[in-house]
Amino acid sequence: MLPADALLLHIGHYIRISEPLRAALLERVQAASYHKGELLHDARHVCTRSDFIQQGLVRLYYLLDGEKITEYFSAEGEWVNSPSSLVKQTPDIYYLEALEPTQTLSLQAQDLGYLFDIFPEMERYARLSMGSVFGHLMDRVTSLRFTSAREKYAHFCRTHHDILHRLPLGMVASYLGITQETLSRIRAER
Amino acid sequence: MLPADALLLHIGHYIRISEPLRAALLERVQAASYHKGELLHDARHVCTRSDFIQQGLVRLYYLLDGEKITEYFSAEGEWVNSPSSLVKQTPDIYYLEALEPTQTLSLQAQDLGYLFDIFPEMERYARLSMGSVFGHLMDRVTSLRFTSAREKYAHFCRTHHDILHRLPLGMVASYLGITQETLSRIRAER
DNA sequence: TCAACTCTTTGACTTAGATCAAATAATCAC
DNA sequence: GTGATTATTTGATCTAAGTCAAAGAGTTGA
Repeated sequence: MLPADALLLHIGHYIRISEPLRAALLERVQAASYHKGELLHDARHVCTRSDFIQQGLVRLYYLLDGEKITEYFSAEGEWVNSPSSLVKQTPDIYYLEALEPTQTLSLQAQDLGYLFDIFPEMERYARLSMGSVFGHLMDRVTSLRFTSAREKYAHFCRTHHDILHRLPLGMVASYLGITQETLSRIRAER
Repeated sequence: MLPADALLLHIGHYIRISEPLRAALLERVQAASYHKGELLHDARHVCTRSDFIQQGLVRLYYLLDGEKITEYFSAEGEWVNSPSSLVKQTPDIYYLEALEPTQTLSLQAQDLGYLFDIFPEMERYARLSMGSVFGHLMDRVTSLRFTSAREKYAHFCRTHHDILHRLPLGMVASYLGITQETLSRIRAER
């Protein structure tokens, strides 16, 4: 059996996992691992699966004038995928990159579809867990407007305390929408 | 019967509406109307329903140092509610204000819960329609970072072409995270 | 219809943070 | 380990947009 405890815990946080659902999940989930710098997903392809991070760190980024702009970070116990590409099954602009050696459990889009069809509670899980990410995204919009670079960084430290020391400064800067130089100066203030 | 065509169309865009679901929806939906400036939801209370806008224009805002900061606008054919308050059933910081005389069809939280329990396809509808809003929110985050005030306004014009002329400039400015004066100068350029 | 708001524009000045450039420091591949 | 990348810091400007202030326009209600 796969060591899928963290995944079951995540799902179990939102819904009760029946035995058939548990079995169906464990049967379909696939383990994979990526070395540092490897892409879990490439903008030139359709996103065909969702990856649950068992161990490691991943970022979503896109290219703007050749620059890699970080859209978000995900670590242990979180799902990563390229949302619009996965839902619409068309390519979009995002890349998923492992920032550390990363182990994942993944579900293919077709398996996800099967689980949604057979287990309505999986629909609920998806709705509720997406709602939670949605809330964070709203907070982020709030923090991007009307706040100084200093406040943006302070907010990031509060919300990403656990992974802060694992991230290169330049990626944090692009996530916050400020330059590397400015972030370096802000950090030096302490 | 209530003139719920737009609502059924919205739902029907994501799922097939069975006759029992259709009946259950029409039975539970309640019409309401609000005059300009009236609050559909007040931060001091728990958000107990979701409102589908039949006609009119609504904004979500919160207070920051006494200033009303606009978080988003919604018009005909869209749902409005205070997401985190509705889901968690605890108060949060947001107000919903009618910017025009507004007619809505609303569903109480308990009725929503009932529909989710009895009709799994409603879970799917909620998941998929939230996914679509989620995508727009991601685009907005992108547009808030690394773009000049000019570009933010241009992006807003593209994405909110239909309601642009119905919105006071100050509210658009706070939505974009720029000052009223700056937005006024940008508009004057044309 | 007129007074009292509220909303929008315009002007002068200030500043946070961007840009450009170069020097360190850290990491990686061989 | 050592040279080559890559990441971070520091410094000197520059500029977009904020702040403060006041004048015009538009609305609204008695």
